[in-house]
Amino acid sequence: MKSGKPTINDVARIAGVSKKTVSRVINRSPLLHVATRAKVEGVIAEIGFVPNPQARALALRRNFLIGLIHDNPNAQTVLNVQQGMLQGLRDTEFELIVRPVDRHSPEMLADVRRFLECQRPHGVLLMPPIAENEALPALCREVGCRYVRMGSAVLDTPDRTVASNDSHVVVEAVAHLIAQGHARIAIIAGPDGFLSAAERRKGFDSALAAAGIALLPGFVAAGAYTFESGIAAGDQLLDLPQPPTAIFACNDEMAAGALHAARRRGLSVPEDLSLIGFDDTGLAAHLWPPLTTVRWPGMVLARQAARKLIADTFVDAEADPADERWLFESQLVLRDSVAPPRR
Amino acid sequence: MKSGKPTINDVARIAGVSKKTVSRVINRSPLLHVATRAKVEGVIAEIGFVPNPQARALALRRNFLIGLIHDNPNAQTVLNVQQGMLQGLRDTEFELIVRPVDRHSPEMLADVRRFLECQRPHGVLLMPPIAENEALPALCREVGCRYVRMGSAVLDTPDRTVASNDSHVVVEAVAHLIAQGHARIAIIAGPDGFLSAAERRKGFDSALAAAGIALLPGFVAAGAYTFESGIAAGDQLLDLPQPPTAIFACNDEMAAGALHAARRRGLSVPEDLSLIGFDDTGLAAHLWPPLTTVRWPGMVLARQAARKLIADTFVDAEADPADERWLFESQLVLRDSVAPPRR
DNA sequence: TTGTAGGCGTTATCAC
DNA sequence: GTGATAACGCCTACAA
Repeated sequence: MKSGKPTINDVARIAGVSKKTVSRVINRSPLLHVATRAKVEGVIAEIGFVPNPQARALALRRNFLIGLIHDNPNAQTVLNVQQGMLQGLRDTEFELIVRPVDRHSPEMLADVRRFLECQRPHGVLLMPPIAENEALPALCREVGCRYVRMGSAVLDTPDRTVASNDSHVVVEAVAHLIAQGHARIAIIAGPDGFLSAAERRKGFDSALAAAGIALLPGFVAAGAYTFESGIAAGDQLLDLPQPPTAIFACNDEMAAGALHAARRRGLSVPEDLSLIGFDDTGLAAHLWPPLTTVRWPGMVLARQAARKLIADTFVDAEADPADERWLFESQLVLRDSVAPPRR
Repeated sequence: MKSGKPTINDVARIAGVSKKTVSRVINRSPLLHVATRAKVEGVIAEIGFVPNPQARALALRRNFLIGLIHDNPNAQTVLNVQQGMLQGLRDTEFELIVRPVDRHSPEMLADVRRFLECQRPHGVLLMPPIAENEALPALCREVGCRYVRMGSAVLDTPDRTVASNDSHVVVEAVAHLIAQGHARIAIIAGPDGFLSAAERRKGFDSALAAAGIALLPGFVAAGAYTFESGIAAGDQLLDLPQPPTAIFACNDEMAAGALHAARRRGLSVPEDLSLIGFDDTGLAAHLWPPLTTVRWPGMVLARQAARKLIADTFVDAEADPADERWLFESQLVLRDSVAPPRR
């Protein structure tokens, strides 16, 4: 063997066949003598030949990179999504390549463009919140990169969408508060311009409306999906002359902030204040009291997104109906931060 | 322009020069007529030519992938490291490719081997805890992939190491407890076989020894770096007939668990129990009370590791002494979970 | 069923 | 300084 790693030529030479035959073995071409295949496979195993993915990519005029583009502030969420994508990519030849971006940077679009143009990934998953913006999908279409958007509601065509149904599950969450006897229910909203925020708000409003409960003045506090904004919102809500007996926070971080604010006032949760969050990243279970929240199915969404992104590469696979799914329900997780209001 | 993306041939044809000249422009060869360069650059900009990285990789017989291999259970830690690596890779042609592994899976080594052999990344960063195992580094050497190990102490040769000095900063943390008047100090240890756990334990023991304070029987509780194990360890410690007045937990998750355990007993922190954690991932600041902890410089370590992994690619750069560094200190972050013991 | 010739987009060699 | 020509490792088309 020459220096460096063995190539297809080495295999061909040693096996006494042509490169093409080796190529056929690698690519599982059906029209091959079993004997030939066995012989070549023997040589491959013997000399430890591994096809060079760069050369493959060049010859095939496509590569095997799946990108994850995100600007999600929550680490656990991002990691769950990464893991979901890796599940979807498992046992394929695709690799995951991660690209965090800064929504607020003026160079963000240029950065992503460079990434897409230089790497030409086979496809990318756009995570919320940046998936909700039209700029990135437009960019993907412009440079001819397939994509899937992940969101809290349908954002695009079904083949380019994986979504949870946030408004629906929030109705359920708020109904749970109402069932416990709460009527003074406030919301810590997500930031303007976030679809997830809008959807969760929509669910909140629907639930109140369905129960004939009024949204009291001052009972909507603006939040930014951060812990700190949750504290501020909690302060604002609890400083009301007639504060709420229950708060729905549009994510767990803000719920944790509100919990913080309540504690600083000597209020106990859930006795003095019931609290529900959203996401069920690790944080929720680790708070005291453990937070009742909504489990967002990020991992499942990501797995499905990865499948969609590579779906067209299984040429002979009849379209798997499982790959058509794009809507996945979140789930209310009951823990200890909700109780009937004190009278 | 033909269909598809413009190639170096298109540029050469339009600019009326040879491919090689275009290549020289791309690679900033110094021996080029300014006029030629300007002309070619004009054409490149005009038709939007972007070099194909696969073809480059093939011709150069190397690629531009830097891997992150990890089995770290903490999302924020992993994300910090990712971000640090991306900082180190910024404005280079390298891409980050992430590879979580399962330490307990029997196929783990085979998985990683396949990854290394198929993708042939230019280098990989091994994160703790898996970096502490010798199996992975050995595998890297076997397949000829350069690597850097990240750890809580020196694990390898300096060019293959970035490390924090955990035992050192833990001495400082425990000294802080002692300075507050604590003498009944317990530790929630990390799992056996983790270097970080051993180092932190070492620091703990040194600090007590230096102050002439005895480690009381039962004051070492085993932990597994998880929230749940922190609860169990906290329970065990607080159930002692003479419980500790202060606990050092070897990471924040376990400190959160201990906090949980304390709360369930109606103990308040820091009045009844002082608590120090380790890591300073988001969790610490979001607990109530905000947790005094040690900030582990994962992002800095990762940035440096990335620089080391690509250091040899700057052929003409005289070895940057900044790239030689491999030890970075952690830092004690004072918050509200420590107070003098109640008498 | 297998082999030959040629191309994918880039860089290295070595003349001019 | 610049340009033919030949790699790099693999695949497709077309023959045989």
